[in-house]
Amino acid sequence: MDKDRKRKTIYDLAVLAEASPSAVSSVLNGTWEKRRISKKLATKVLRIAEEQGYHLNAQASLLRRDRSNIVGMIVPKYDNRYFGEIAEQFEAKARARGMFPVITCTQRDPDLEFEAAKELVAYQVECLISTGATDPDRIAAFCRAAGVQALNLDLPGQDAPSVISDNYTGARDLTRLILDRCQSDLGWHGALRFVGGRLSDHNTAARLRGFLDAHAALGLTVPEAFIKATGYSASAAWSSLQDFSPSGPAGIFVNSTISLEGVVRWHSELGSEARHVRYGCFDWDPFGKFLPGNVGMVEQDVSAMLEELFTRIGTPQAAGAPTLIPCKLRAF
Amino acid sequence: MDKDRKRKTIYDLAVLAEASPSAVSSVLNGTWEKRRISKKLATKVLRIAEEQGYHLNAQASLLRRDRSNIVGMIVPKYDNRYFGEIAEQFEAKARARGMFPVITCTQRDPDLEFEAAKELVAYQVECLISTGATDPDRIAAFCRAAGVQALNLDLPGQDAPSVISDNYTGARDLTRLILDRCQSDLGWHGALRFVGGRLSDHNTAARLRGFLDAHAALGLTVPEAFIKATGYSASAAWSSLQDFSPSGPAGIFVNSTISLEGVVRWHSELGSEARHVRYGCFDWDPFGKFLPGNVGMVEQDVSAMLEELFTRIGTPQAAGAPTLIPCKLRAF
DNA sequence: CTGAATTGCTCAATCGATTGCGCAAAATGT
DNA sequence: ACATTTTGCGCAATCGATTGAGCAATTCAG
Repeated sequence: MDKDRKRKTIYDLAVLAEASPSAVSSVLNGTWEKRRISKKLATKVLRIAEEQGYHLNAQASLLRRDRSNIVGMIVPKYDNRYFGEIAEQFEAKARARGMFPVITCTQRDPDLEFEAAKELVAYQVECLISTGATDPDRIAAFCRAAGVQALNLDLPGQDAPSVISDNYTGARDLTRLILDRCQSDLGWHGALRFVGGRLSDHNTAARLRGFLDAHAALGLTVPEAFIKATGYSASAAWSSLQDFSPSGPAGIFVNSTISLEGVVRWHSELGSEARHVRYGCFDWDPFGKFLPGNVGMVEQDVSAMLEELFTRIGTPQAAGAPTLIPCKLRAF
Repeated sequence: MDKDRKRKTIYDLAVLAEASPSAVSSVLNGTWEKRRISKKLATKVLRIAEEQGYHLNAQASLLRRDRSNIVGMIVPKYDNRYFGEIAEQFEAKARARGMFPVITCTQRDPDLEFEAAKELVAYQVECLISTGATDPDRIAAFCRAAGVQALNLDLPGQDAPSVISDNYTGARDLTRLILDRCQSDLGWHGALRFVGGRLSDHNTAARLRGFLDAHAALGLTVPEAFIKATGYSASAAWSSLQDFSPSGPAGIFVNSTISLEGVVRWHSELGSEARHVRYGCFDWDPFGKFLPGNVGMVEQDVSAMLEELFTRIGTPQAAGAPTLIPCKLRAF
């Protein structure tokens, strides 16, 4: 039918049902009993709506309503299990609470992050969650001005409540595990190298502290040259190891699964020397367990982080210190 | 300020700027030159908007405009690189074309898929892309009724144009690679096993055809018991191999990275027998290259698929045969 | 059989931005 | 000085759904 070219509205249905637009509206949004519409008319309207392929215009509906129920999230990447799980679970938990989740991926680009935040605010999100954002405070400030609740996940900020992993403890435990395995597998006791991330990044800094403290507790000192926080790409991790050709036992703390890709490549290119190398990685991946030399991974507790996050949504609070969620150490 | 509790509107700005709402609107949406608003007033309005933390109400704007520029996509999961890349690139390419992308993840749940499709249509998407949907035709039918363009990605449907990988050729080439490597590495020539996926699924069926044809071309027949398309989970793949303890050379075609997780686990539990096993996987993962026994992976050309998809957006066409995008074989 | 309560529905304002139309004032031409 | 054009802006309708208020018809109480 040619008239199908225009989307149907409640006014179209009202004509067909020989009723008023308000009656149609209340039938369609479920308030018809409260508004004392007869079951007969309700049934008729629903039938006609079905026949006509009617669907709500959310823009019109949201414009009139006082609440949008939309919760927005920005995530940097979908290229690892951690952010993938955050996105999946955020959507699921939001739906379970009757909210409408909208996620957008910002490629670790600060400007895109900010643009995306503005777009989400324009879409009337009631709460905006910045996940792993490079500049969460810029977004929080913008949200404050727009009267939108802001929250930070994974990376903390000063201007909004933050839920993050207990990076320090996770890193300390992982470091200890790698050191132990170097001892038991290789009969070697020495300082590990730290590969990946950026020291300006809160999480990397916290993990480095845990890394160093675990060494100190065992009487080990880490030479400064062992700290190679050269960024978040696989190739950067690989490059940073090009000057390192272990002639004896060695161990590495890898700061993310992306960096792990580079470390594993380096490791595979070592040839027979690879058997003297042990490493572990902060962040989990299902294939990690099967990579030669990998002794364990830290899995961040995404579910717990999001549960904690959702307790904050809808109840604005001051920023305060970040809430720390314990990680799970997976030893292989 | 207390009045900040309500979001600012163009009417608020109009009062502050001593101008009309229409002038304010045209300044803010960039049509002020066309409407012959003086630069002086434009500057003033922009300054006040900035000061007041004004942001557009997209609902109101979209209600009035004739086009939304929103493109919607549903994806089943974010737990592998393939869908992750699809999501990332879809967002990037949509933005580059001035569209607003909205992606939602439906957990391979047919009902959730349909609910999500309805929600996206309510948000006035101009085009809805069903990625890897279990029932794309149901969604396409709904879109048709609502007057929204529908497209399928990754898995084809009858009721909307589809862009998918050339699964047949990719699988045939991968099968050939595994067979070759079994010959060269193990000096063995024999039928492979096929693990993962579901035969009712178009892609699995196409891949199985390629798998069988590659065997036939080399004069090999595959016993029916070698076909273990038992679903999409790692544990199902693992379980399906529990009755298989190779006492000699063996090879496996793995139908997805998720299934690969199960196969690799099985492989790692084989002990010393594992050295006689070779496998390859349809779909790519950065760690795949380093998994013992893995001889190669098929990388689907996400970028090409999406480019093809975007040529379709905005120019509705009949369904027709799926467009096939060649895959890239990565031999290790 | 009359007044009160209930039922079933409609009217009209409203949400915030957009846009065709039109009107004064200023600038320009002659 | 007068006619014409240009500049600068405001008015009011509109998009589609929601909702408080209210009206007529029906049912009920006594």
